[in-house]
Amino acid sequence: MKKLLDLISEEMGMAFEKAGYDAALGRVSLSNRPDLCEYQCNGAMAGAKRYKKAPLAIAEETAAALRESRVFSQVEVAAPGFLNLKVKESFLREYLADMRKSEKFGLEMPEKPRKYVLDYGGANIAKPLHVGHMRSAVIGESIKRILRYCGHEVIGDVHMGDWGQPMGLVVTELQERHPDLIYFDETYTGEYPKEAPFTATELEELYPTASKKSKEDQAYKEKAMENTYKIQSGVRGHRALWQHILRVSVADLKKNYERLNVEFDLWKGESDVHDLIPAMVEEMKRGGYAHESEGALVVDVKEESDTKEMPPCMILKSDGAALYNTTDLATIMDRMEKIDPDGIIYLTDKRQELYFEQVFRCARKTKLVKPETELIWMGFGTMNGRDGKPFKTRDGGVKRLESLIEETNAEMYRKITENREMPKEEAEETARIIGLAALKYGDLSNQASKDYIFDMEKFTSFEGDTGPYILYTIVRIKSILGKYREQGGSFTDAALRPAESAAEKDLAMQLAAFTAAVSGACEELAPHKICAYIYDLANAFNRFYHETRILTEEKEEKKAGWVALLLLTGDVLETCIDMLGFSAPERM
RNA sequence: GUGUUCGUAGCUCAGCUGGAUAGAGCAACGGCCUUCUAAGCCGUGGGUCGGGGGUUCGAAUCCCUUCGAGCACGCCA
Repeated sequence: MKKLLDLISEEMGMAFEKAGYDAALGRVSLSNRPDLCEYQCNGAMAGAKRYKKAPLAIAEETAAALRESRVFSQVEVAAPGFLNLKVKESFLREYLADMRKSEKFGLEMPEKPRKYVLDYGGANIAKPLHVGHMRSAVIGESIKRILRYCGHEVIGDVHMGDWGQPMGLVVTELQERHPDLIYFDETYTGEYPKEAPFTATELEELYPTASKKSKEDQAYKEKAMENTYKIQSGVRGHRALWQHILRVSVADLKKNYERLNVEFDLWKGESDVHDLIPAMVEEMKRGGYAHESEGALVVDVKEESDTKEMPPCMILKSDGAALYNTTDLATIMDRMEKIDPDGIIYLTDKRQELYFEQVFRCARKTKLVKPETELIWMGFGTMNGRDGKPFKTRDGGVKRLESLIEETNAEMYRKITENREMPKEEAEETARIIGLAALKYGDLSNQASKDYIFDMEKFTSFEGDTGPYILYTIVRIKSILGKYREQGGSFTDAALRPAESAAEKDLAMQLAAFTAAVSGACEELAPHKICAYIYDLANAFNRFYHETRILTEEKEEKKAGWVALLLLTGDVLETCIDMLGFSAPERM
């Protein structure tokens, strides 16, 4: 099913053609002046120069060609050449009726669905999740869902940091505390215990302690490097300990991501490609791509057209060890081999832009990917506190994600019980649902690439452009539909009726804009466009709701028509919040 | 230094490939509940779109310049 704007533009284009001009001039957009019209076309002005003719004249001729239009109820010409349009009720109603009975509200599926690997998450198994991980998880999850809804295949990979120095640090601190652990006895040849010698809570505390010590104590740091080496080179006891860290941590991560309603298809990490590195490096050397520079092995990725400095992509450090670049490149190689995606999308902090530019160029140059494989990097901004500086706890530490979620839920619970009577258990469950919406909508409604200010008070508010406001709108709809059912009303294919008020028509127009909003968000990987869309839709609904008494309407046909409109609105809203990664409660 | 992102109302942010009088929300003020959830709706005030040039019939949007802020720039991830 075509987008509403495309249909209208086609009609307009035909009129331009009929009047002797290029049909491309018929592009129609939403009106900037809702007081004058619903849609507008600026093509006459755009064409004025090409046809050496007054824009007003072109507009007049085009308008004349639309006298008998089945689409427009109004075509007015305004100086210096605007075409001000209103669409016919019948046209809009038919469009909505088609939308209602079509799969995915008439969203067109791609002829060639693409397969993407989406690399988001980026948790480090030695450290607890902090607020910085939230953006990656929340934005990534939404992008995954948007792409899938639009017909593409997406494989989400958490891509954990599980192979670097932090592992060595944790093991070192463990050794410091329990030097007698069997894992450190290199003469031991038996089985290691199944149980980890630490809990998730202990694990969380080990790394910060170790990290601090290593900065102050050189001997400790060397010990950690040695332990890192032992893990990576496969010393039995160390590897067994690492396995424990991985298991305990992944279980904990899964729990936390679950609370965010974030789900990964793959739980891969840096360690998964470790064994692929030597061969890859060899291949890069043999292909003549990699050479030695200042003791390190690098691949030049500078190009003629560069206006900026482009340092080479480092493959091996001067001590021969692998680094972040190396594992990322090996991961690309691995993904191409096992999954062969059309594109790989990375979601990271925006500070890594240059780094990914280097890695992508290197991957292309060394032919790790096919020429047509897309490598997409998306950088997201920092989440700041109300003072505009990176989000910190009161004592200056890094804020844990878990506590952020808990605080949000607690605040939500307070607000719910303040305004409504609700059993404790239901209130808690509802607080979790709305809290998540508050958190996610607060994040996603900002452009991902920009820094944004986390403001608990604002996000958990039920007023304005917030998650709770959207949910409230949905709950209102559900409530009416529930009552309608109680009254004995049925939902069977009642026909939509022509809009009777401006608010109703506006709601219909907003609904019709669904496919454009979703495909726009998909093309630009921009969840905030979905947010903007549902905010407009929710507003349009609430205006309509306010002036229309639905359940008390005496004409059954009319009532059923409105119920059909409500059903559609509710479905669209719920579909959209699902793409954003949250859901609505039954009541609130 | 090189590069890059950004600067829109008191605050937080939209503004689609240039279009009419630059939009929301919050905060402030004023209305609307015996009727489907008032956690809502309606209205008022608030702006030289950082400054200056240019391109264009037309610029918040494109180009140049300038001021200011953030970020990145080979052995961290």
